[in-house]
Amino acid sequence: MSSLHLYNTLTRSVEPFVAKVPGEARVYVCGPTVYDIAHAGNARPAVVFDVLVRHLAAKGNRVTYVRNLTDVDDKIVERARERGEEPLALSARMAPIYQADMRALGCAAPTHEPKVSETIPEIVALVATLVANGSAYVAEMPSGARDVYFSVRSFEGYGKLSRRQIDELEVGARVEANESKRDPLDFALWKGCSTDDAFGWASPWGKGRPGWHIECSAMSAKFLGHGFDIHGGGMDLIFPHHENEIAQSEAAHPGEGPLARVWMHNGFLNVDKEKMSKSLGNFVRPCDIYESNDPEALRWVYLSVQYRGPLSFDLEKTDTRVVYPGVDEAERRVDYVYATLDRLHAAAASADDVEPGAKELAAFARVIDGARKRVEAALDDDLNTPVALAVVGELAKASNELCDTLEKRRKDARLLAVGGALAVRAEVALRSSLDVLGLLHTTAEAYAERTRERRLRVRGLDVATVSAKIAERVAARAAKDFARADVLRAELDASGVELADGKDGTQWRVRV
RNA sequence: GGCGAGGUAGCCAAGUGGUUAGGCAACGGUUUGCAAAACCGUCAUACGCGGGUUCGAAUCCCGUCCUCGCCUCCA
Repeated sequence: MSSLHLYNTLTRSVEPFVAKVPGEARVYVCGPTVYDIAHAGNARPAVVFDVLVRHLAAKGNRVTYVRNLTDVDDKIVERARERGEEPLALSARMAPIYQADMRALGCAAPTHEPKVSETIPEIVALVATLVANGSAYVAEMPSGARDVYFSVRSFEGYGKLSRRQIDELEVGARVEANESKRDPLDFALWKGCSTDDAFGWASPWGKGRPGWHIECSAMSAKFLGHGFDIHGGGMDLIFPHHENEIAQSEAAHPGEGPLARVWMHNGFLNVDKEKMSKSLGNFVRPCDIYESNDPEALRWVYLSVQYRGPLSFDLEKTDTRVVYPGVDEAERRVDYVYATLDRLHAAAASADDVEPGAKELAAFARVIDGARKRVEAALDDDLNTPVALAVVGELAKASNELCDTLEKRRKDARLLAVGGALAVRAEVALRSSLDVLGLLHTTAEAYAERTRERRLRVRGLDVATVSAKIAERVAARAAKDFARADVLRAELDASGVELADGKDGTQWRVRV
């Protein structure tokens, strides 16, 4: 068994993963701020770290996976005010949408999914600890409200994650004017409310709410303790969010070592080489993509690139709708793998207890029996999912070739028995490889049904019309009227329906 | 300005010193009444540019051009 190596932002190098407690892995990932529906960029870390967690578990680790939901935040307050809604009502509405979008993408629910609003006592206690040991101070605002700030210069290791020098930060800092801060670099742990009816919670410093970074320090400590194994999130969180998390948590636990041993950061989605973002307006949401494509195809797209690099996400606007060529391509691959799984399952039926010895199948056996280990090795190499997908592709190809061979030589009972046994192994290897990637979670039938339904809708077709034309063509073929049959085929093809004439009649499917 | 990522065949994308990445598109073939699917083959001795180290470099070193990100809310 190979061993897992991960790129650690803290050391800027790939290093062997060594869990604090052998056999256990504690992972914390920064979840979304639920002020709006997630866009496709927000979903990347969910997929990336879902694969990490699956891989850790497949390697025999007991994994505790925490991904928070930030439901208290300036953006939420602002958006809620715009809509005349209570902040917590807004976030309570958005959180389930996020969860459903991620579930559709094949992301398993985290072990714990804490909310800021349910962690207030822990946050207040953490802030109080930092005030008590001199890492933070209370500042009176002109309005009479009291804020609490973290004193950045009091923390010796500040900048170690993002490799920033405090003094250089200060020069280039675009810092909001705030006279109550002792140093422009200091950041808020607690924001006091200026009026009593404002949104907030009671605290030793009056009514208020947590600053942006403190929540994650409190929530990770609550469920994982100080000094857990892996902390993940998007690259834009390195500074200031994760830098500040480190400062707060390590200042609150002096002498207890680093907050997390490994820091992992995923790259962004790019549209036309620019970062996908709300402010640029160049974003699409998973729920938009699900109109055109299967969620599993979108997941395939995320996995087709190594997680640290940028992922270029293409979209093209047609007259009537937006299409996603990359997702379309991925969906054809998903189709292919589901179809392969189906064929293998059929071929496996002829498996029999025979001693192996079919020389002509030896090459297939090599590919099939080596595949799962190659997937593991790829994931061990800092989650090299593109290579893992390549292995899946090679396994599927060998599987199809095996099935072709068995169909061609269906009279050879011994070969069928040996080949069937091989098909059983191929099916297991393929399933297991896809499982660790979180792909192909449903049955081929269910997938075919839901994609057919969606593709018909997208193309404005209905089953009755298609079926009628197919029936007409079947009759024409039976009457050897191939000219008429070909006209009907061409018509269907033009509308996006592909036909496959087989021994068991004519099958059809709608193109992506 | 500081820190960081990247430029690999028509397109997407692995690979960090020597032996096939993989996929898509295109074209040719096996199969088929014709097709589709599947499979085989071609495109593919490609690695931004210029030097250097080496028996050997996409991979290491120096220089250089370009793209993008973070430094302000951001996955």
